[in-house]
Order: sequence, then C-alpha cells, then structure tokens
Amino acid sequence: MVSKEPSRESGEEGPARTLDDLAALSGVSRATVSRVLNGGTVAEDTRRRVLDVVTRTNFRPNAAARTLASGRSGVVGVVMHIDPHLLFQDPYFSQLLQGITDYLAEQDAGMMLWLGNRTKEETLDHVLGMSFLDGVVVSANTLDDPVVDGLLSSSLSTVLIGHRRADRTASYVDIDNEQASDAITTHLISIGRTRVGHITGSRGTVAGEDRVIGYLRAMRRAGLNTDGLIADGDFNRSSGVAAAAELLDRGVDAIFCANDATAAGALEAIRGRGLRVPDDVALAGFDDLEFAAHLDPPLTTVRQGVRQQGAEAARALLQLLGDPGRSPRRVLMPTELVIRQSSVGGVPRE
Amino acid sequence: MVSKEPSRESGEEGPARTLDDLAALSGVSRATVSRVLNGGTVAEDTRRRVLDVVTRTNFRPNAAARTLASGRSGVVGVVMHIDPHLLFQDPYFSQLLQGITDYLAEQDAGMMLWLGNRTKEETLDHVLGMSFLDGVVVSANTLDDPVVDGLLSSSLSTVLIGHRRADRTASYVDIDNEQASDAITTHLISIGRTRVGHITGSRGTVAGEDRVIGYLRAMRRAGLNTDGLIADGDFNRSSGVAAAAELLDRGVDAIFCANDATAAGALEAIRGRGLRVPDDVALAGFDDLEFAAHLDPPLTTVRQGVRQQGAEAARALLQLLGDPGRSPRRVLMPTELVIRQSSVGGVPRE
DNA sequence: GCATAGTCTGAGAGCGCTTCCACTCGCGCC
DNA sequence: GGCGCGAGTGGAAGCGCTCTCAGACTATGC
Repeated sequence: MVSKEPSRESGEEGPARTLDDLAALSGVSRATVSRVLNGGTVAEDTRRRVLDVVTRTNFRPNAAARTLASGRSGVVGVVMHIDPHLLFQDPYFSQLLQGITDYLAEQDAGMMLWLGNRTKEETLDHVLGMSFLDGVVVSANTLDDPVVDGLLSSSLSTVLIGHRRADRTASYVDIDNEQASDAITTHLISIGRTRVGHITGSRGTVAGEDRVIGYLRAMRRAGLNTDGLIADGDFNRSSGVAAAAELLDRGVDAIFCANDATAAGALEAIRGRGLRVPDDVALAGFDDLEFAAHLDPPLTTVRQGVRQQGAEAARALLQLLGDPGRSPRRVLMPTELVIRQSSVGGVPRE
Repeated sequence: MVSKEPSRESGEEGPARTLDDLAALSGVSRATVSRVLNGGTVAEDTRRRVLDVVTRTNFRPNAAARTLASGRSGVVGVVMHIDPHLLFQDPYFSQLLQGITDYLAEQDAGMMLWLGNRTKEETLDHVLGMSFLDGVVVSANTLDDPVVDGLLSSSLSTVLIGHRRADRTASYVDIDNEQASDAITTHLISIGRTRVGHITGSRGTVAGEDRVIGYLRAMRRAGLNTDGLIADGDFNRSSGVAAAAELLDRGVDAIFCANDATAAGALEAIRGRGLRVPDDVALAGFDDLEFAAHLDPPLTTVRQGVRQQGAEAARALLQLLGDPGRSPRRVLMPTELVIRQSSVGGVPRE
C-alpha cells in the first residue's frame, strides 16, 4: 500500500496533478495553495514551502478548471477572416498579426486564431462556441461583415481593427483615413496640380470609402472639380493599371491611389504612355510599404504603422478586459505623410 | 417574484446559460439535455423538444466546463517557433500554416498559435501551461530544439513536422529528403555531369543535413569524388551567390542547391562569370516554389507539397487523439522531381 | 404469466479550481 | 486586562458540464 503522503525527502514524489496533491505534500490546505499560485496573502515561509513542492513536482494547474472557476482563461481570439492565401501575400495582414502576437506574447496571453478557412457564418459560430475566450480582436475591413456584427452583438469583449461608423459603442483601433487622404491630396494640390485623380480601393471597405471621402474633402476645399476624376480600383496592382489608363484619358496631372500596390500599377500605365512622373503626372500612394521607397521614382505616400496598429488593438483588448466598466476603447493611430520624388521630382527631399 | 420556469409560450425566455436552465425549460433532466447535445440515445420527441429550446434560447455550452468534465477541448496548439517576420517572408511556413488551418477548420477544431515571439523556453512553458490542449503540431526544423524536446517529453500528444532521427516513438510528417536529394543528384549525374557540387541549407537543420546525406549517397554510388564540392549555405539567396562562387572556383559542371532561393543566388553568380546554364553548369534547386518555373532558364527542382504536409500533420494529430493506443503516426509525403531547362537546356521538356 | 431484454431517463458523483466566509492567533491599545 | 484588528489559514460551496449507474417502463419469448 502506498503511503498517502510521499516522503518529503524522496527526490521524486508523485506527479502532483491537483492542488489537493500539492496541499497534502506541503501540509497546507488547497485554498492556501491556490493563494500561493495566484498571489494571495500567505506567510512567507508557507509560500516558500508550497512553491518548493510546486517546482519539485513540476506542477501545472488545470487551465480548464481554473477558467471554469474564475471565469477567465487568459486566452483571446484573433479573427482575420480573409483568404489564408492573402494573409501571406498582403503585408498588411501579416504585419497586423505580427503586432498582435508580439503584444499578446509580451503580456503572456494565449491566442486562438481564425482565418478565412470557413464561411463567415461558420467562423462566427465557431468563435462564439469557444466560450472560454476572454475577448477577441477582429479585423473589420468591410463596411458590413457578419462576423463583426455577430461579435459586437455578443457578450464577448471585442476590439475592431478598422472603424465602424455605425456603431458608437464598439472599441476599435484605426487610422484616420479621411484626414490622411485629405492631407496627401492637399499636398498634390499644393504643388500646383489641379486635375488630381483618385484610384479608389475596393468599394465597400472602410479604408477604401474613407479615403475617397478624404480626397473629396480636400478637392472641394480647394475649389477643384472632381467630375470623372475617380476611378474604381481594388487595392491590387492590376486594378491600378486599368484605372490609371482611364484617368489619363480624362486628362489628370496627378493621381492619388488608395494604396501603394495600386500606385505601382498606375506608374506602369503612366510610363506605358511615355509620360513622366512627376513632371507630367504626379503620383501618390498609401501605406508606405517597403517597395514604395524603391520605385522609380520613389513614391510619395502615407505611412501607417500596421504592426503598431495590431499591437495597439491587442493592448486595447487587454485594457478593456481589465476595466470593470468595459468602457469602449477608441484609438486613432497617427499617420505620416511621406513626400518623395513621385510628387516633387527633381528636388530630392528624402 | 419571477416564475422559476418561464412560460414555454413566451417568445423570449431567459437566456438559458446552463444545461440546468435548458432542462427546466424543456422539462427533462440535465443528463438528457447533455445527451441531446452530445449525441446520446434520446427519444425523438424529447430530442426535438430540447433542441427547440436550445435554438430558441441561443444556448452555447460552457467550453471550460465541458473540457473539465470530459478532458477534451477540441483545441489543438500549433507551434512554429520562428521569427514572425520570417513566417511571412518564407513561403514554406505560410503554406504550412495554410495547410494546417484548412484541415483543422474542416474538422471543426480550434487552434492556438505560437510563433517566435518569445524565447523557446518561454514558448514551451506557455504551451504546456495551456493544459486544456488536446494536442499540438510543432514544426521541427532544427536537429535540436528545446521546444520539440520539451513537448515530446511531456504528456501532450505531439506531431512533428520534420523528422527526428533520434526519437523512434514520435509522430511526424516529413518528406524523404535523403531520397529526393539522391534522386535529383542522380539526375544531374545522368546527364553526364561528374563534378556535381552541393550548396547546403543551414547546417543543423534536419532538411539541410538530410539533403547533404542524399547528395553524398548518390555521388558515392556513382563513384564520383566529392572533395571540395560541398559549400555551406543557409537557405537564403545571398548565401547561394557566395557558395556558388566558391564552387565555381573549384570547377564544377553542376550544382545542386538545398533550396530554390539558394539556387536563384547561384544562378546569379554563374551568370556573373559569363557562364551558361545548363551548358557550362547545370543547376538544380529544391522546393519548387512559384518563381522556380519563371527563372531563366526554368529551374530543375524537387516539388514538395508543403501545404499538404501541413494538412497531413493536422490530420495525423487528430488521428492520434482518436486512437486510444496513441500509436505513433509516421508519414513520409511524396516528392516529385521536376526537370526543367536548368539541367536539360535546349530540350524544352516542361 | 413471468422472466428477459431493450429503450429511455434521472440522480448524483465527480472534473480541479477559485473564492467567500469564518475562524484562530498574536498584537497593540485604552 | 478586555477589546479590536489584521494577518494567515481552512472549510466548503460552487463554476457548468460529462458520464456511470440504476431505475422505470415497454416489448418480447417461452
């Protein structure tokens, strides 16, 4: 018959699977062991004695039991409902994820991840089924998204990456797309351009629409006409080629593209016609991806810290969870206008 | 005073947070509700009655409680302890993750993800701390990895992506690097080359070492000398440039590179000396990444289905979990020798 | 008509933890 | 010298679920 309390001397005691094991081994109650593990008030020598047993037995508390009893799991969900293929093509998403994982790791939080492997409805259902999650960060690209809507109307603490105009109680992290677009458009105007065209991002996306609004605001303020100066793109390079051709036909002396990839396409189209950038047509993008500085000529653009946005979203979520009032977090991250030769050619400014 | 059992007629009953709520609402015991939810034997009309209440109340079982009681969570861990930056640079990792997420989503399993945001020791500790995990898939690139060792010696069901020569009880999914390298080297020999050089991958990685072994095997079998014909690389393009220069100095008529990126670098070096591929030097890579077919000349290489490997690893894990005996799963995925003009120039074969 | 088998259900004992509450001390205070 | 007090501890009640066991009831066989 095995003794119920293994000798403290034997280098190797039983595995100690539960708090009760630890309690027996260290001669205190389970409640005290719990206090030691969770930072309650315990006499110093008691604490040492228990911790000693904990390390000797290599004890790991049962996470499910802890979650059930406390209501907290230390795990958050991250939902980026996009084609997984895109996740690794488009630096935006990968940088976002990097920022999030960095912050969560720093704070010792766990992460469950959902990509676009299922339908949106299935994803939503699956996320809500993981009822132990403390909260969730979700990238909200499009104006209407059943996942975002579903999460917001659930009881799960949620932080959006991307602005939701409709919902005034949601927590989010975003950049001020309107303001940034206004600024870069104003810059193009300030260098003397009057027929500034805009190649939009995907219609229906928050960023796409807001950038149109910012563009229009700047143009109107300057008293410039925008008729026929907006061509739809979809954030991809190829759409930039087509849309730029359209705008060039209508006679523009500058093009502001909704992102850098589109601008790269536009550059190709402009060159294809034998026109010079910026002399004939000034060009601007948005994002300041790595390649933007290495285009010929280097691209004027808006720098946004995508990675920082991810980290900020994670931080906002953890703050939200720590706040009993759950008052919404709203963060607008700064952007920076980066002026390069595609808009101020001849005068190297970088 | 509120009635304990809300009228069945009222369209909106209480939220029904627990099985007991459901039981009260549908007039059966909690045990029966549990059976309905988990597919036990229940009379058809009872089942319908309960399911009706479930949908009307939008009930979601508490995952933590379920895990505690059943010992299963439906969540697996995925550990890819690499610089998160690399995850999105190197198609290998992103494709692996795609394959894994695809299969897990299909099987309705949840996924926790760990990247290289922490030290390996911290990662290991954190993963083991998530004691509710049913199992874990871990990418095992290097010969020695504390995360892999730690997981294997834990009680957590683990499937490796990458072979562990040392451990004969571990489950893994891998390709047969030795055989594939042997095959491609043999191909180079078969086209009449006698001084076939090899640019290695990172030393200390499983794939890197195994590819060296396969190369050596093929050369020895053909009775060819390999003295001075091996130059160390690190899987990166730039290392290919340097290592190829070295090999060219020693006079090679073919180079087998440990991966496509290195081969691209080697191609650059060969061209830099005014040599022709394959006429002067035949070239081969490994991986068959997308760009390999678009090099000039198109690159002979080994195709491995990285995405399939990821899916297979996930499948192996779920199988392992379903098998009470937990007998190890070992899967060697097929590879395919893809012969292109870099080794058979002039004779377009693709 | 009684034993046997089969179907369905409920009671209840956990799963391993947190946390509230009450209790025991030893101490300083009026 | 009784009192209040804070620090430290243990008891015990859950958290919401699963799953075994036994009971009730119906159907079947001889």
